[in-house]
Amino acid sequence: MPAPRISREELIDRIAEVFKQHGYEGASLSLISKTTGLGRASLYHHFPGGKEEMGHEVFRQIGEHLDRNVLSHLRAKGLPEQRLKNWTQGLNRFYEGGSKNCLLGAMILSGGSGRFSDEITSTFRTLIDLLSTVLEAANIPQGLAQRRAGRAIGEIQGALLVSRGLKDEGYFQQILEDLPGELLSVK
Amino acid sequence: MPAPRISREELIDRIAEVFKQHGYEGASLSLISKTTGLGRASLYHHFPGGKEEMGHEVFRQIGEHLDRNVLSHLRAKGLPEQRLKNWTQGLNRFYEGGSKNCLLGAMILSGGSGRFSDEITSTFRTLIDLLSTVLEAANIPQGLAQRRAGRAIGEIQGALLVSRGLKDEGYFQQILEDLPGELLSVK
DNA sequence: GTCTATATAATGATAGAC
DNA sequence: GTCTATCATTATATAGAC
Repeated sequence: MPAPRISREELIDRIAEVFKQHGYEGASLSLISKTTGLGRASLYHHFPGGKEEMGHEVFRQIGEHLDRNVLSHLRAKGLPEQRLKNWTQGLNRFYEGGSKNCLLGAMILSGGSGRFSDEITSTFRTLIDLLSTVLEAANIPQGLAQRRAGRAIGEIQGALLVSRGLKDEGYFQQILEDLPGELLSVK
Repeated sequence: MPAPRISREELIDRIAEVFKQHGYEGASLSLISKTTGLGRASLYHHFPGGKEEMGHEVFRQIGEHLDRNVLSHLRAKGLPEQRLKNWTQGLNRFYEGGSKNCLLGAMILSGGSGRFSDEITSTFRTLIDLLSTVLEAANIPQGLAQRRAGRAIGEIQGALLVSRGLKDEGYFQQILEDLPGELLSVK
């Protein structure tokens, strides 16, 4: 009886890569099988619900990863400016300098939008609300803070997309660098 | 001998809708067949190269549409501020208030990224360069104009994506409204 | 220019052996 | 927990009649 080749966490991480790169429809079981080294049947052993269950598990694990390694910086104690800088550095690592797609975008624009509607909406809401809280801690009025936060989340998504379109990761890096200053601007 | 049910332009427009909504992989011939009212074989009569040729034709026609109805405002005579306002209004119509996906994003995040790499890259470059030219006409130094233009294109893409994720088209509208002022800001 | 019918490959998913 | 073998379905693509 062979032991599992890789941990469940590593397994889900590899499946996540396939979804991020090919979208939901483009992530075929053959591709997932090749990427994980597991046969189709083994995949169904781990995820009886098939591809859709894989998708939900990916959202869950990526969500935890995001929370622990990126959003934690927003929740930390300290000056808002420092928290924002740590956050953008976390984002840069999370997206590997802009070389990795965002799961949210990939799912929204590839047919997974309906299936994972709840995960997508609540993730965006969490991101915006959390970021807004930091801005409010820097004495930015709530309404403005919410608008700026929402805009920043969009900028990040757009930057990932355009840097991919232009094949220029520097584009993404530049946006990240400028973000903290603009979010706290007094203008 | 039956006459063509719809014009070639209308045909490509309908195929475009399928690509925008479902991405390249998700745009099955069955779906395209249903949307256009043409059988599979008829589709291959019009596009012998199959799905990939459809994709290229969609890029071409959407590109012409964008050029004629949106980018024309940037090329027009007049004050930069007015040109930018007309441009954002054109964008709002082009994306139908944020209810329509952008072909670029859909293709980038759904596996079509490799196949249509040239169209995608050159479209982004054109958008940024043209917008930058308008900013330079408003006496914004070239370097800053390029950066702001690039950022704005990303914001638009991100806004389309996030407004979809949040199911809130108002998000997209808000970004569009704010764009001209921010692009011309003296800060 | 459209259709029906079909070829062939790939899809998501299962059953059952080990 | 993994595998081989197989299922029904859907995919892209063609041939040929009208």
